[in-house]
Amino acid sequence: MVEPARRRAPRADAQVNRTRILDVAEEVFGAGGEAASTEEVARLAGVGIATVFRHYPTKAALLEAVLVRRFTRLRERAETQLSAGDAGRAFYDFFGDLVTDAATKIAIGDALLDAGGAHESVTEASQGLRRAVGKLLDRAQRAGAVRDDVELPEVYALLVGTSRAAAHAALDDEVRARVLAIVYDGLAPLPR
Amino acid sequence: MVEPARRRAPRADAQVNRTRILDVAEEVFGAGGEAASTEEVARLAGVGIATVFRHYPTKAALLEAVLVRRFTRLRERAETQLSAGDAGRAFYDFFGDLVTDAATKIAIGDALLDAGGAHESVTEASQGLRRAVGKLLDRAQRAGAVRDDVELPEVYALLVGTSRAAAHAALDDEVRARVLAIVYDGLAPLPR
Amino acid sequence: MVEPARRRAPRADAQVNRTRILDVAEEVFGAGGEAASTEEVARLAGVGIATVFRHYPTKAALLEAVLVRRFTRLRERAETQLSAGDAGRAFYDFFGDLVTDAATKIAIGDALLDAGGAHESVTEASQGLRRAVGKLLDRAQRAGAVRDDVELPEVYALLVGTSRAAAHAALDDEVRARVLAIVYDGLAPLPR
Amino acid sequence: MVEPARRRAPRADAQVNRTRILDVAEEVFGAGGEAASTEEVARLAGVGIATVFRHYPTKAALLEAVLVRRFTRLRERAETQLSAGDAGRAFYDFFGDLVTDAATKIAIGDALLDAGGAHESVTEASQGLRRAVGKLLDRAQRAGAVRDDVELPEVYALLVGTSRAAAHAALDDEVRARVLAIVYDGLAPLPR
DNA sequence: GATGAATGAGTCTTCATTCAT
DNA sequence: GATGAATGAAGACTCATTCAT
Repeated sequence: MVEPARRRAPRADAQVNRTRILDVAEEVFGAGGEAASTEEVARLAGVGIATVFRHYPTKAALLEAVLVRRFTRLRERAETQLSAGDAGRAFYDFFGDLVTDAATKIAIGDALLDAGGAHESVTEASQGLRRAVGKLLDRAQRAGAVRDDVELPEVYALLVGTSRAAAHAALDDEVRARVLAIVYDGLAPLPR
Repeated sequence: MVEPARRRAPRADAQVNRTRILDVAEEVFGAGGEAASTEEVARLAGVGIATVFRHYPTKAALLEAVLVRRFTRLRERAETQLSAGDAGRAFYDFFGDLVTDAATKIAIGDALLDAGGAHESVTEASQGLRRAVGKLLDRAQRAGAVRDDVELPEVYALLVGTSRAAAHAALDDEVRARVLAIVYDGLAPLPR
Repeated sequence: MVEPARRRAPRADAQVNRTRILDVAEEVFGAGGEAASTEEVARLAGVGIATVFRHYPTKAALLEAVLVRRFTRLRERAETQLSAGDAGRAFYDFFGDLVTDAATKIAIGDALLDAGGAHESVTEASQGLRRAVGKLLDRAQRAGAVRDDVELPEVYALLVGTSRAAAHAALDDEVRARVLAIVYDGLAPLPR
Repeated sequence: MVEPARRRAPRADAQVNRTRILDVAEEVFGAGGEAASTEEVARLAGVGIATVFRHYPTKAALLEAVLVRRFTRLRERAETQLSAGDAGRAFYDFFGDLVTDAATKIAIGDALLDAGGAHESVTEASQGLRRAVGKLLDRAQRAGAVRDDVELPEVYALLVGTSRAAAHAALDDEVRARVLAIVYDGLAPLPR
């Protein structure tokens, strides 16, 4: 939860504002979808509306920044898993974590994984994530943890879809685990 | 694609307009989400904005009508499958059809399967669909086509999620088939 | 209270509709002011909206008709009093009745007595009433029931104003009587 | 008459705009009743429509502010008279001033004195005025300038009604004076 | 004559964006 | 650099009025 700033340093460091605005925007747009107003972001960030526009010249730019940062963080997380010992576990853990995470960032998790018709920078960041997932998958397949005949497109689509399912209101932890179990079973090599 | 009506009978049959508006609304909201404007619906339906409001007194009412109709049609489709000879095939066919269908009704397919915080009538229609899917699942399990240890919540969530994945921009027919194959594998009884 | 007509005679007599519409309009505009919608009038009259417009081609025409009829009825009432035995009583009774009556026709009683900037027919009807009140006043003065030095303009203004006061929400019967008593005292000949 | 502002200081002092909007609103709603459009207010105030809504978030809020200010000013005027030397004169002067004033604020003077079904703040302000008038009356009665047997309700109703009468289109200064004379006579102690 | 569906103009309200301080 | 007041462009919704049946 981001709570309203009382007094921000008058000149201290604009970067602080930049980051704070991005944090708040992620939360606000995550909860209310991109329909949420920019003024709401400004208010919760404890800055004037004009300050938001100084840092991000349009609402689209702000949304873009939110998405890029989110994709980038996910990519970094995926890349971290690339050096894990157990390649299979690394893949499934990442998959599960992402899905679990999406449940709390409903709207963002949505747009986030779509990246449809987005600005170049977003597409780029999105593809960065996709590539990283591709590497995780590849490694897991070589380790025999994922069947050889599945490819990235369907795996990525499942990641997207399952995340979306997890965001579904009535989906509690247990059901999410069962959904993942089914998907994992489908991805597992045949001789179970 | 719904194209603007040239001349609609002014008095002939208001039901024609009602239906036409609903058709257009399904398409418009399907593409642009509920953020799409009512005026757009009116324009594409070839009627004045006030005509839309005469039939559906608020935008919410229009959305509601769209959703209820969609849920109802899906439920009817599910119920039709209930009398199919092969219980397993009935279940998987319905699942696959729904997912395929969702691909063309992006945003609607989304909100559609969410039914979060919706009006009573929508919730009711949504639950009608859910119950019908439950029956399909039950029958498929009794026929040994779906493992016994899965339950409706996770299956329904998968249906939602996979539909969402199918709506994903870059998901062509082949990939969708592969996604479904993975999910079906996960749902299949263990001794494959 | 005018209650919705169930089935009006399909062709019986248009005059019936005309009158019914006028009755309903008086009530509707009396309660909600001229802001009330014409459709509301049609609905309560149990006729289609187009029927209202057939009889009264514009909303203004309908309002006009309501006002003219109301002015006319009041004038008739005043003229009836002109042949009463007690000239003083005739004047004060009419004054009091009008004020009491206004209490139940708030908005109309308002516009009604204003007749500002109205259409010719309304102005004419309004002046008809005014003339009749003038005669009542004259007769009462000759009978020594009203001081000689007051003239129609101020008496008519008091009639308007007191009616307005009576329409005032919190004005119950007793207070209205006291208000009238004060005004009557002010109008009474000096040697009380 | 408020004439459109040419250039208002964009940031200088928002309070200037606030007040200007309120001034214009009083005039606009005073002339056209609450049916007048907010856009008209904005235009005459020389600001954009959105500026009006920034200061007063709904049309109702704007109307409310107008009414509260008007009631408050009248109350202040009444309270000023409370310290006047001649209690009788204080009462009758206030009464006459209010009535005279009402003539120029037709619709507002109307709604103003009604305060029917208004928001709390308006009701409160309205009652503040009523209480102040009550004190003026009390003082005048103790000074023997108003008969002892009249009470606030009827006096206030007369104030309302006479104001309304004064607002009547054709009521010139002389007639208004005569109307007041009659009312004053009605309020005067018996042994004239 | 009567009907009610259709309509365009207008009203309130919101929001991304700009600008003077 | 930061601020928040101002703004125009929409969008939802209403209503008097017209028109084909």
